[in-house]
Amino acid sequence: MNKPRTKSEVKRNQILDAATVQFTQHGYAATSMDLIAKLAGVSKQTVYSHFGNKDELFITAISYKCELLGVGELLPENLGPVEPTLTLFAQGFFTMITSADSMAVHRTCAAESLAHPHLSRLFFEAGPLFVIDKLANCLAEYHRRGELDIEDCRQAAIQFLAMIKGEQWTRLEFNIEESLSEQEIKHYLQSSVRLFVRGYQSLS
Amino acid sequence: MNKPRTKSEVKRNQILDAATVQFTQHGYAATSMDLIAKLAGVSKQTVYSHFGNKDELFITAISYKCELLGVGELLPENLGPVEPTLTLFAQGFFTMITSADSMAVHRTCAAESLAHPHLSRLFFEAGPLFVIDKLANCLAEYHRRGELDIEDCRQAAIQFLAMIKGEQWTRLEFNIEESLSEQEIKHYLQSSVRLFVRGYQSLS
DNA sequence: ATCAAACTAGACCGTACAGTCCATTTTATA
DNA sequence: TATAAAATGGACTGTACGGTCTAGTTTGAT
Repeated sequence: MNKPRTKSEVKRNQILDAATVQFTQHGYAATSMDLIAKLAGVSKQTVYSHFGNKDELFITAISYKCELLGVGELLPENLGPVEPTLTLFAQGFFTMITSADSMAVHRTCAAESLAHPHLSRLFFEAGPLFVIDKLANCLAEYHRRGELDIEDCRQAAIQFLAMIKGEQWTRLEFNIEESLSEQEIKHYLQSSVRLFVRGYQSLS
Repeated sequence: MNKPRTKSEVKRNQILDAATVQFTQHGYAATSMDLIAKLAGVSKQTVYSHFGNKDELFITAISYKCELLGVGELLPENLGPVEPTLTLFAQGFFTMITSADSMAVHRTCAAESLAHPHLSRLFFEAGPLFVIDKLANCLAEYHRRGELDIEDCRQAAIQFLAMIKGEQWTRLEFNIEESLSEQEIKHYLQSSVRLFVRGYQSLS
């Protein structure tokens, strides 16, 4: 985060903050420029002089939010033994993707993917693709060490990540009241890691 | 499909058809009642006398579409050998969930899940939950036969289905131009089935 | 102190849309 | 054929919103 130097930049940030909250929380259509201006404590004209139109503000806000969600720090540099490491990663990844913020951004980007393909691509690359690559590298390392026997690491990464999302994520996506319990989730994650490791274990 | 008896029912169906197409294709907000009336070849008033308001028509239309998508016929009654059967199922399931119609309904329901939780629940139960149960039963049968060693069949079903969705589904969700090739997808599905079977094979 | 850039408040425009009203016509039924 | 129900179409209301305009005020650098 760059510190704002001029008063104008302060205003800009206020607008961006308000817009980010509104857009991620309520989506594109349901967010009005009037409301953003009001919440930012700023006149409507100021909004329009900083961001040319609603689309521009929308894309800027969501991109900004994507940065904030930063998915980078999920995997350790030095990989320990396979199963505990993957379990820890699975828990971290799951927690992150099921967070309210993450769900909100995902929902908004997916909803606007037809009207704003540029935006949804941005999210797709910063999110899913990024994590897939990270995990794929990690799996490649385990393969090199002979701890896992994986032909296509990228595929394996996708399989792993897809499994981790599982049912709970879909429940959240559809805003279903009843969640799975902590217990169930933990059990599910462990089971998934075990399935993955057994499926890809080296038969030596 | 009940055959319409009166002219009134014909009109009703025309409206429902038009609404279904529009709502699934363009979502809730982007679909206007005027357009539906026009496309149905019917006056606006007629729309309102058949369906009280936009919400009611929306929910009716999407429910109707869910029926049409019918996910029931994916698994055979008599289960053959594990791997080929699961592979066939995986292909069928994948084809179905990545169809344009299925994606459109999913997108719309997810997008409206905050404003219309009732609707998204409906979809969730008719879609994901329904398939999970079906597959879980099938896996239980394999477990009984001793061909797979699965502790929690429901979990296993979720893992399987989640994997099958994989990357391609997410690409479609975000309306990403470049798709994976037929070849890549086929390979991915096979690999996923193999991972699943290896992970849950009976060690006898 | 000066002057330009940035900001403000709020009126304003055009458009789109949900939903209503109504006078007229069509359709179904008895 | 008479009559009630259903449908028509188009005008109308009210509201919400994106975006512009303007006249006046604040801020910041020189």
